[in-house]
Amino acid sequence: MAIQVNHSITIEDVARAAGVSRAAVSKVIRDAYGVSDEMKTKVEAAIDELGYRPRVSARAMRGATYTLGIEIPTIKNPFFTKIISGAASALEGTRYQLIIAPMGPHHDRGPQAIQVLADRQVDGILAVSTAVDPEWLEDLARHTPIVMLGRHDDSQHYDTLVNDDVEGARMAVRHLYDLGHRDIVHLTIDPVWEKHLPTGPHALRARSYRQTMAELGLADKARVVFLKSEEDGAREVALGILREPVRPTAFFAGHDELALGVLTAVADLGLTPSDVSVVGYDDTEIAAHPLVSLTSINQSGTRMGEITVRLLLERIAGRTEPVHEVITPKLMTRTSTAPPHEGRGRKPQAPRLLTPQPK
Amino acid sequence: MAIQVNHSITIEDVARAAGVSRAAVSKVIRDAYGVSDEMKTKVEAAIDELGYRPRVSARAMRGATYTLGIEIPTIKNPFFTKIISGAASALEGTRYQLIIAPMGPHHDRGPQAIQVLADRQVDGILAVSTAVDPEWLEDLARHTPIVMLGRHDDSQHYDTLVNDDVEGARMAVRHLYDLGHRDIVHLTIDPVWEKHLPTGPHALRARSYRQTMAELGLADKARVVFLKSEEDGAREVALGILREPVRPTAFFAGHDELALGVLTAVADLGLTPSDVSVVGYDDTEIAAHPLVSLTSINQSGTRMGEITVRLLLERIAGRTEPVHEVITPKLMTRTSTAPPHEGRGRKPQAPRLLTPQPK
DNA sequence: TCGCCTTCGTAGATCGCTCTACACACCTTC
DNA sequence: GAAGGTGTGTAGAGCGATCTACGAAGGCGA
Repeated sequence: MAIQVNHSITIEDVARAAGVSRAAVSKVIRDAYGVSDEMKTKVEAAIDELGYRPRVSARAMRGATYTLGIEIPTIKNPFFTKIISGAASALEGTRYQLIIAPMGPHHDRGPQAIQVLADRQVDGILAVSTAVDPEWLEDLARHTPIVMLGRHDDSQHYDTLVNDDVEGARMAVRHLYDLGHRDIVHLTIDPVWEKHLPTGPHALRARSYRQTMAELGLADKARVVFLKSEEDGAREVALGILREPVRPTAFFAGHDELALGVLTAVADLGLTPSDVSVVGYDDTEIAAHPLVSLTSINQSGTRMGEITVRLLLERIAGRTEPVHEVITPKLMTRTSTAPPHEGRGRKPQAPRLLTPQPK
Repeated sequence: MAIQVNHSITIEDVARAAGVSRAAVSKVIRDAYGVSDEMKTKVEAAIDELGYRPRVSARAMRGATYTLGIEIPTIKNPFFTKIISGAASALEGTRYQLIIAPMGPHHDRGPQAIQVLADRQVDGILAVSTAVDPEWLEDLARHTPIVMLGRHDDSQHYDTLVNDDVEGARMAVRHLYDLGHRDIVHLTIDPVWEKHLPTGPHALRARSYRQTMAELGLADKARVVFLKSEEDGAREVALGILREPVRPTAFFAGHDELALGVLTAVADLGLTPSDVSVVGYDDTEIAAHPLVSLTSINQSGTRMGEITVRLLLERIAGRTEPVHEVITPKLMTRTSTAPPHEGRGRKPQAPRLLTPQPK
């Protein structure tokens, strides 16, 4: 047990203390071939006594960093932190460590966060960003194992893991339809976030929403509303829509954070789920809270994190053929959705001005 | 504009392409003294053309990593992610990057996460962990700039930044008292989390709670309930307490996540804020949501992140005397607190068995 | 006893960068 | 014109690990 923890202790010091060569110490800490039990004991004792820790940077010069990097679009969305938790627990017991590169306030800055990880020569990258140039990514993937989450393109060089966004969106719309809703608005993020990538999760959900509406004979009622930016709240946008003369009876939100904003607007106006039902996506922790009780589509971030780590470790172990996994989402029915009133879409008592609505 | 992004491009390649020495290139990228405009242009062109990125690991061998590391007890608590956001935006425009070391599932594993950062030779560490051996910390701080958040001990080697937990807890209790509550329970985390450190934030809040209760002449009513572990839900514990023959009329929870658990229990039993009021701590995003509307103590995680980064950059720039900053918390009154009913603490209609309660 | 194989340990090059020390050219200034 | 700046660039050591190549010692069969 580290009696002294001085951070300028090097492998050299350990070697001297144990009376062996640097190479011998290196062998012991790497668990490499050609070490007698006697030497192993001796060296390990010296390591403990000196409180020696190998420098990751020095290791990186020749060998591995034993580090996996994870990149997420924003740390504020609890769904992403679930992925991190899943990944972290999957690494438990391995010699690998996780580091997270947060995107700064300017999420649009392209590959910045992944670059940070690449610069640190992590042994593998787990990324959720869809806003990354595919070519750049392919190139990076040639040198570093990468698993992209939520990217529905089948790369040759990196693995992907997605939930079935098409199916998830269908579930959401059908659920509302089955309850009796017909005027269902889809609220989603600014496409800039996904760099207008047609295979991004939100783009797919929006497309599936439209298609499902059409299948249900509601093509003319389909309406997709985009947020202009993350900060521009879902609440305000929803308020605008809810104040229109004929308001929709249901919202399908692109993710739970948006759904929470809609719920706020609904609460602001004193409306109930029978007036306006709301479905989210991701099934984050807070959705299950009785005070919120948001119907949502679960895509198990935790499991995604675990699977991703497994894929990365396989790659590091030598796999070269790409793997593309899909997991099936699940509808979690809660009290934010309910059958609509008979007189749905009723006009407000007094005529009022149209509030400006985002396009 | 990186035409080609091959990740085995080194400074040597750039030097060759630009027709200068490695040292010259190094000077340009470090913005060091002794570079003519002409050479700077030439080298920068070569860097762009080759898509060169300096390896952080190689840099770390001699110079700096331009990386700050942040360690948090758990990524699931949104208060901590606020700190991260604050820190990230404070680093905007500097050459420093942030990496996060998440604690694995076993949070009790002592200094593990900070160690991960130290192993990577970050230039500065921002840590929230109270569960770290002070000696070990002092020793690490001798070599690396460190700012500890929420640690009320005045170290010689590292800086600290805390909110005034004593004042915050007092505000919470007084607020409930002013509304008319007398039976106020304090629900807090397992002290193991803070390694029973008497200067940890939760220990201080608990002590301040007791003291404030005493000041208000309620010493005999003071009751502190500890959670056994994080997973062992606040909801169950609160349910147990609320089912006692004479139930308290108010809870002061150690942090918002606990408060949410209590609110769940309150909702489970169909009680209102007039039956049981709840105050949290941290004022996380969700507390402000109208459906939750949790009265809480705000300690501005964002600002804490910003201040911490400033302190670290000062240290890196050469400051050696320790700084210990305190920020003042603020009460955010919402609808989870209300004056109690007249017949407060009334017995349930039928006598029932005491449910087991955690100690 | 010799030669060969196996096991254990070491020497030393190497990774990509930083940074000190120094060389060189050109300008002043006396 | 010599001495002393000043401004620009290069050479080369060094950071702390890893890892290949090789040497030494011991075991074993012929």
